[in-house]
Amino acid sequence: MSKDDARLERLQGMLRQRGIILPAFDLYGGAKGLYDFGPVGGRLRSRLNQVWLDHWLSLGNVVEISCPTVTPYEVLEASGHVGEFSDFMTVCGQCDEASRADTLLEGYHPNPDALAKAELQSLLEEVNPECPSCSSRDWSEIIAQNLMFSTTIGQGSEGFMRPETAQGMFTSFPALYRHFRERLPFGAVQVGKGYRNEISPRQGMIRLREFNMAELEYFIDPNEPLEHDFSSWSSKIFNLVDGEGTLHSMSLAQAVEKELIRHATVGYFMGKTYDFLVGIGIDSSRLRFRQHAADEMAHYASDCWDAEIEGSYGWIECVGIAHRGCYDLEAHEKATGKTLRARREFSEPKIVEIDGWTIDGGVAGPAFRADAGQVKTIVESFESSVEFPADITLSDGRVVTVQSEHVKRVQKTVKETGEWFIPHVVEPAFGIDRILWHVIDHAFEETEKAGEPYRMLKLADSIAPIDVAILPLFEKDGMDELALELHQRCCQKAGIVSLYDGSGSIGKRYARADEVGVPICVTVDHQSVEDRTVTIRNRDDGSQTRISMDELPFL
RNA sequence: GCGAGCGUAGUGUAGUGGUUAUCACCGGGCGUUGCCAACGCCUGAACCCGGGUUCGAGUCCCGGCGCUCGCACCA
Repeated sequence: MSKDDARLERLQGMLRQRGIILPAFDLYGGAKGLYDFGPVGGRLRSRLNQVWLDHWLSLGNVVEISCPTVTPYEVLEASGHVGEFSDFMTVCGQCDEASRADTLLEGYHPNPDALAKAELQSLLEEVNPECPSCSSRDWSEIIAQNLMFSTTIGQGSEGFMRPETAQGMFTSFPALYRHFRERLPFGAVQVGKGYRNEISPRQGMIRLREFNMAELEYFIDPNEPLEHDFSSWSSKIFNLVDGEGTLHSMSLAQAVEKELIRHATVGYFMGKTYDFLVGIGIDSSRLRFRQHAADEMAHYASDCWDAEIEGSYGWIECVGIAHRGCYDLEAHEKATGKTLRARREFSEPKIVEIDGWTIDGGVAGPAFRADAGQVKTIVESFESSVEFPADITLSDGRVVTVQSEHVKRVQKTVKETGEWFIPHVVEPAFGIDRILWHVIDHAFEETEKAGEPYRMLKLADSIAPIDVAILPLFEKDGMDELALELHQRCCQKAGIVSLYDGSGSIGKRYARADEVGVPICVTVDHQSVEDRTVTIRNRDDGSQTRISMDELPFL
């Protein structure tokens, strides 16, 4: 076992014992890929969510929404998840090793990932590749393994648990567009659960079947480059790994200018992401951004940068910042026939001369009956120079003759002041559990105290699950009453979580508080009973100061 | 899903067929102690689940569940 593995095990043991992160349904033997946030972890998670929300809402043109996790089949069919969000697996008949069919066929097709199941099956049979583990050539039929959790809605309609929160924001586009008075750019954020029925969840909190995600969908006009202020990062050098794996160390503004980052808004959100992660305690030296290679991109993305954080499991993708283009809104438009567009006014109105034909409904209607609609479409496509009577061919091959009394000349001037277009979307998507894991990993500090191992979580104040621990030096002589009174006062303060601990020696209580990352401990001692002063102990350096208990900074 | 290893109190562990399952930390109570895991006494807590072999199973066998690693996938 390596040194890091041993540290990881000690950390996980501590997290279980202190009620931060525990295996879910442990009582029943546990359930793979599912975790509980315990009495301390629950608060930690909600704090992190709140800091995340505040961070993005501060942009000023972003709103928070909340959509269902249960999602109708059609929505995820339109978004491409039903078709794309699956792996096609095949099993070796000799060694039982399961492989992805598209991976096996990589050398035989430019993009096997894009093939439909039947095409993939026939290509597999044609090529019959070697098994990577036993070199035989004996493959089972391909099985589609969809990564979404199926469910039934009501009596019989099919649905899924959402694999991402994003679709709810796309389907809410009309309400968002109205809310923002039909002016781009704007965004919507959502924090909530997502579900992926992973074949094999691994690495603790890193790959889960139910997980917390936080996503921003930022809608922009692709024709109007946005002005983004990169000045706050001007002196920061970012670690940027491009699609070929080459590391570039430069400022964000430079990277955008050199088009290493292809879109300024993506670059801007990378900066905002950096601020968020470092703000909650991620070690900036163990943070980098990596661009997806073309073949690595999700089915909806046209450019994507991941924020990767280094921790006990190596470099892990914790945030994906994707340029989704108009993919999603267009897909939902096509599926529903509804308009999911924004209006762009021209700087100068366009004058369009229309000179052509249309049908005279009163005459052509009775004459062509069911075909009248088709006749109209065809006639309206004619140049003004066409002469009637004219023979036209309908879609089923029949030929009808259009007489001059069936048609009318159309001549008008139309002024177009703008046009409708499908907005593009830039999406920063955060894996909250992965981030939380790395926050803990980076905050976990092992030292020694009097020869004994000593552990603490140096969590940022903004996410610490417990703000203050109130400790009576002894539970007697009035110290316990005074401490309880103070504890009650703290708890009544909105946003403050206080922990009362009167059990064990004072040193032991400090140690326990340090393990759950309480930034300050307030100790009520004999002098407190005399003059209502208390000592405040700082977690990170152990320093203590005495102060009147009525003047505590957070009250 | 397949292969390999593993599964004993809250945590970390000892126990390789023999009856009251080890040790430490831990949790609780009382006492003591004037502030960094102190001490004393008392006390709490476990063999993952189910089948099998055996006179007897924590220990051996089979199946399930879970954990770790590899293949694979991803926020």
